[in-house]
Amino acid sequence: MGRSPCCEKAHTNKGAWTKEEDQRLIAYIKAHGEGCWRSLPKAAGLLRCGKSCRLRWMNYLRPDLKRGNFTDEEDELIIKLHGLLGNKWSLIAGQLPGRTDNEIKNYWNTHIKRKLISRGLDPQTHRPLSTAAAAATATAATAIAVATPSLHREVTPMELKPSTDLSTEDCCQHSGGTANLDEDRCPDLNLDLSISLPNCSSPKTSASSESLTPPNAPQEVTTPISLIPTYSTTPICLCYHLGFQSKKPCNCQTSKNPHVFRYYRPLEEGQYIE
DNA sequence: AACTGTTACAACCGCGCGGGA
DNA sequence: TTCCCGCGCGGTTGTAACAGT
Repeated sequence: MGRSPCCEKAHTNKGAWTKEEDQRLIAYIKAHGEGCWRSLPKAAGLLRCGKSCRLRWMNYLRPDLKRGNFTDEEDELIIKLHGLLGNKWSLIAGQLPGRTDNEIKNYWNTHIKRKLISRGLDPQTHRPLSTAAAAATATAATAIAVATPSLHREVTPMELKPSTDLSTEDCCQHSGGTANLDEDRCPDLNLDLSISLPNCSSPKTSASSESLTPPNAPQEVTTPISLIPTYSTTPICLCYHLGFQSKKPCNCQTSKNPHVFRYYRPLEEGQYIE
């Protein structure tokens, strides 16, 4: 049942890597480059799973990795990006040269979480830790809002996935994903769920913006109404906004609908894409 | 010195996605 | 269109190192 194992576990080493294994891996990648992780262990003479090799290389052996403590600037950047993206560690890592997603994830769990709590902030929502009464009020307010989806609620810049598979898991960050957790994390998540098409006649955007949403793009009319967040301003790809495009190709467009992005951020009033 | 509890982080696991056959 | 494979991601676990008693 399920998928076949990624490697033959009986003949693979597990646990900590030895110096010799590291050397073999480094030497192989220097000679042949990255890629083909599945076949790499055999070719490199390693008794390791390909995934394990990839992880070791990505998180520990890569020459461009920055070791050592995180600076205060990095701390703040991580907090900021986490507020925008949630637990998208790879996206966050993309903004911190020399840092890996695993490293940031660990650092978040061991340091920053505590730091935020000590500041009186909820590390998941980045909002002030509320009293039980305030939480109850928020829950009640959310319940009302959910019951009346056309009410206008303020959009937080947290990740939104306005595609048809906007599951609770995806919306509120893989924390076990139930609607209730959703609400816990985004108590006043402000989605305008009314039936409307994205505002295509909003303030002129530059060519780059237009290339993201071609003027003759087919209108999205088949997506279930309740799952389409709409914006008072033109939505742009959040990756683009954060500058990820300059580093690597943005792949946050969903394949099923090239005009739908995994992460959205509305343009602020008077803001245009350069 | 010995034991126990805590912290930090490397590594593993399972799942989803995209591309190719 | 469907299936399979490889890759990458996020969550979790294991354990070494450290601190406190």
